[in-house]
Amino acid sequence: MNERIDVAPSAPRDFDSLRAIVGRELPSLPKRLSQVGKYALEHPDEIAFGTAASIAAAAHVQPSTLVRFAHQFGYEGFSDLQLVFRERLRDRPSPYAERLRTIRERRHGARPEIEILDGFLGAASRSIDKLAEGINPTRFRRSVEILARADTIYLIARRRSFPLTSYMAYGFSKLGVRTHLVNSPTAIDPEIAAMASARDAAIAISFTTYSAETVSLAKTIAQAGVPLVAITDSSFSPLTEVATEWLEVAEADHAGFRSLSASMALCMALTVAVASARE
Amino acid sequence: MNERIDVAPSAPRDFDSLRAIVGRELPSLPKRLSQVGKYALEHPDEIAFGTAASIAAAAHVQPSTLVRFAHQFGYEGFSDLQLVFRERLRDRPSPYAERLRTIRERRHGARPEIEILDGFLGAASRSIDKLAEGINPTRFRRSVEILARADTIYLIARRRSFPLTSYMAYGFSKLGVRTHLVNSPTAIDPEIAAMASARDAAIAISFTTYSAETVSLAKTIAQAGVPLVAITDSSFSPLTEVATEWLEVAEADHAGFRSLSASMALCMALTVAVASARE
DNA sequence: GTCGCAATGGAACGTTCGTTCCATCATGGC
DNA sequence: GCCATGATGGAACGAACGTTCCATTGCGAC
Repeated sequence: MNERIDVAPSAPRDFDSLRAIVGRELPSLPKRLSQVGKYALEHPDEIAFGTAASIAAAAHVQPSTLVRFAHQFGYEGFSDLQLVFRERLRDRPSPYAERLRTIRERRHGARPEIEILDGFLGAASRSIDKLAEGINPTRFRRSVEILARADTIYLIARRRSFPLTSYMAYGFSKLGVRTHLVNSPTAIDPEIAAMASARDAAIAISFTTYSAETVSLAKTIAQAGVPLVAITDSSFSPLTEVATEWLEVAEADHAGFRSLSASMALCMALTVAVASARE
Repeated sequence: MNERIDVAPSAPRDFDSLRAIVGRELPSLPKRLSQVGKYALEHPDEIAFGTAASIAAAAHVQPSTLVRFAHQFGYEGFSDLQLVFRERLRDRPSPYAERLRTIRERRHGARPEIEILDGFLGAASRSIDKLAEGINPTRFRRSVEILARADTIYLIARRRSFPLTSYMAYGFSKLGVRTHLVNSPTAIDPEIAAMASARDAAIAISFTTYSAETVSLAKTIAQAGVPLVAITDSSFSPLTEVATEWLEVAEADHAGFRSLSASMALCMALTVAVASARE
């Protein structure tokens, strides 16, 4: 029997555990083994599909080093380690296009209507992807800090962005945070905005094409010294000029129409983060 | 040179094309080859990871049949065909948990705030997954038909669901569809609802815990013979009893809070589908 | 400087792989 | 009923695989 197996009898059987362990031990590993570990973490797909020879060449080591690496972490051999990298790809949920095709094929009453739903679900998925990749954590943290200090949070949005502030108003009210939804049916919004002070804060949301009213209210409120967090879809937005801090979220479109799926997730996250920062 | 290569010089290099061709030719294929084709379409992951011997055993054929199958579609051999199945897994976007971890590791200023955003993005992603899998296309089609016939569409929602109807009202107005957002600040909603006739239609949206007002308005309007499409989160919802047709969308939650990402995509799809069905 | 040990490279091993080839079987035309 | 043709099963092949083993190198302790 091999002594290694006594020392490390149970190698991680799922990719997450393996990555954690490899990442932790990487600095203390011998040169070639850490070279393999680094390559494995950076190119997991290659490990899954390649052969020992091809991977060894790509990582500039000998095939035997791969086996040693596997032994190091308790596996029976390289092939055993490779199984973990393959399982990782197996568990992965299939992309929307594929999943939706399956649904469409399963049910024979497929119609153009469902194509539209497909399109919006795909767009929502892509938007959330993009947000996850593109969000600036520092900006998000600062936005939370600004809003957490506020006495009252003024919510400014029109037209397409209004559902976002109305949901935030609902969420904040549930969480005991005082807000003011600046969307009066009596056209006294500038007067309401004028009530905000430096001890308050405001959230302004607007996407291309930017609502003139939102921009104007945001400017007024910012000039009065009220900290302003803007949520918009590009750094060229007129809101970024006047905002204390701003967050970018770009929704993918389907057939020219944009949903609000990613923005909704961002707004809800902001709402909950602010409320939890206040406690 | 092999004649097959002259006959079918270019085998499909991406999985989608391959699936389309195999699906089309499946019925005209010899018994064992169609057996392989069927297995390949149903277990693409096995083809990607397995060996010719293991796949052959699983599909109850000889390994040589796999090679014949590959030749049939213009591939140089089974290994060549297998590459297409592997590429399919390679292109697949990584799941959110993994992607977000990468982001978190990349930026060292990771804070609890970003964890909350992670959570909501993950929940949004899961919700959209679930909606894509769980949606009933027939119900969706019928809902579109009902609303497409309507003169005016009455939109009923309170509290958490209100952002959805407010967005639909915006979308419908852009698309030239007459709507009435039943959300009056003057508490005359029952009177407004009473104006709806059988030539109109209504959309009622409510999730657990169901808003009493929404349920009551939905009942009134349904009893007046107005076709009613409900959007809710379970078949036990009080709305399903009175609705002409209903759609289910269950949002995943993060820390007890639900975002509206999937519902937003569904509502926008419904809006655009109705408008396009009217033309 | 040299001893000892871990790390490494690379040849050699047996195994398993994908593929080919040929004998056998099934099937439809005449 | 027989023949021709395509489909199928299965043995055999060489190539490529993962693994082992051993000689060599690198490096720190004394």
